[in-house]
Amino acid sequence: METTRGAERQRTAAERRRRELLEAADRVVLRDGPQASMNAIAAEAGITKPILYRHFGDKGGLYRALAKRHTDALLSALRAALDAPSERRERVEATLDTYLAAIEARPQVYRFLMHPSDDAAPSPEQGFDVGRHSAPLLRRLGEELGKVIAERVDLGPDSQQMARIWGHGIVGMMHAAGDWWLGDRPCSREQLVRSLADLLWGRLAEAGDLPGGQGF
Amino acid sequence: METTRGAERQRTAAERRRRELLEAADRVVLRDGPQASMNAIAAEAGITKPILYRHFGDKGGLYRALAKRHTDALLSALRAALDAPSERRERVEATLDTYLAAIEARPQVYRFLMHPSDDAAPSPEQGFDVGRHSAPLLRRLGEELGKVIAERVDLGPDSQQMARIWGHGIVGMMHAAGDWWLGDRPCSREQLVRSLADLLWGRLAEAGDLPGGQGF
DNA sequence: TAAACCCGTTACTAGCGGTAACAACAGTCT
DNA sequence: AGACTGTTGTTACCGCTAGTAACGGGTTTA
Repeated sequence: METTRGAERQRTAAERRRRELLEAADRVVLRDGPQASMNAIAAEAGITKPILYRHFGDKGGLYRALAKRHTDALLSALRAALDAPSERRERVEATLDTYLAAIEARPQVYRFLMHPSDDAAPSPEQGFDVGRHSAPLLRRLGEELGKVIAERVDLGPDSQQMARIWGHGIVGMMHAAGDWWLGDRPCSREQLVRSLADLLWGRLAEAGDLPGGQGF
Repeated sequence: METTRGAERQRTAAERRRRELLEAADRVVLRDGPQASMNAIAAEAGITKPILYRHFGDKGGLYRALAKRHTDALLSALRAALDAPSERRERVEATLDTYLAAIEARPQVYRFLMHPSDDAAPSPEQGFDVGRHSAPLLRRLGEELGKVIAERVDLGPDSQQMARIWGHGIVGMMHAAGDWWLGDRPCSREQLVRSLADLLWGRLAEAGDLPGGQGF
């Protein structure tokens, strides 16, 4: 009659094992970047490859599991900033700053999340499968932000559609600017945040033309 | 004394060869996606691997050469839209539409440009080298747009810095929204263009809160 | 005690990017 | 003419990767 108790113990043991493996993978990715090999991860965990494959199926599975952890963590931090009880502009700036601080603190993790080095499927589907390849993190963030906007901002008719578009657009803006900024560090984080918020606040439309060109 | 004439003939022959190789590579990438192998490209061109390596150094070199062609083409199309003699808003919409039409017409090419499958260097530099990895196309577009904005829009002090930030931010917005749209096709291109332009025109700041939440 | 079930190993495959070594043909110099 | 040089192409290999088959030993179940 030990069957249920034994099974449960084994299940929790497997889960703990899985966490250990993920932590080892985390260390290796942090050290070697996204192109960390399965051999290296297995070695770091003190075991050999086939065990990794039994737990995660293939490299894509491991990477997906790893990405989910970080994505969830970042997402919850962003949600907190997004839900703060303050003015809209202040909240937008706080969210931008949270994101930028996160990628600034752990650039290797960020890089891994954005470029999962071509995930899983060798996909025999040879059709136009563009869309799945881009970093899942950006998609999730975009969808999430779209929902928040749709819930809280009055955009008139077609607001659902427009909110989603804006969600993905704003996330993309944040990501691209952050990626560029992280490379060159041409200014402080505060200035970057303020400039992006200014952009979202319509300063592009309000600004006047400079003399010399035909305007922009 | 035939040395100069002979050398020149050989040089032009090599250039023609290079173009042929690039066209073959183009066909393979269009068929197999960005993970096309050097073997496959060589086979398509009717030759074997070492020739490819003599011409392009390594896989990154070939991909860079390939990307440059498409990037230049897209960039000149965008510049044309950006330089049209019309209102600023109209020009922004035309630019967005040009980009979206391009990625819609040749999604495989677009996918290759955005995800060059980890370019060139096995980079022994193990430092935090985030920044070089992201698709060069986006960087180039961002810098280009930043220059255009700096030249033509009056942004007050610090306008250089802010223009660059905006350039990268707007390009990222365009890219992320386009990538998402290309996958799900949730609306027409016109609607997407209009929504993004609205976002840039400050509708987020102007819009009122919806009842129920604490606003956004 | 015997069956079932995991955890873990070694040893392998197929394919990748990249290279060394060599063959053959061109045009050039003496 | 004959030796020299450079380019074009080959075959055969290296070291690496992702992924798998097959087997051994330990623990739980019957």
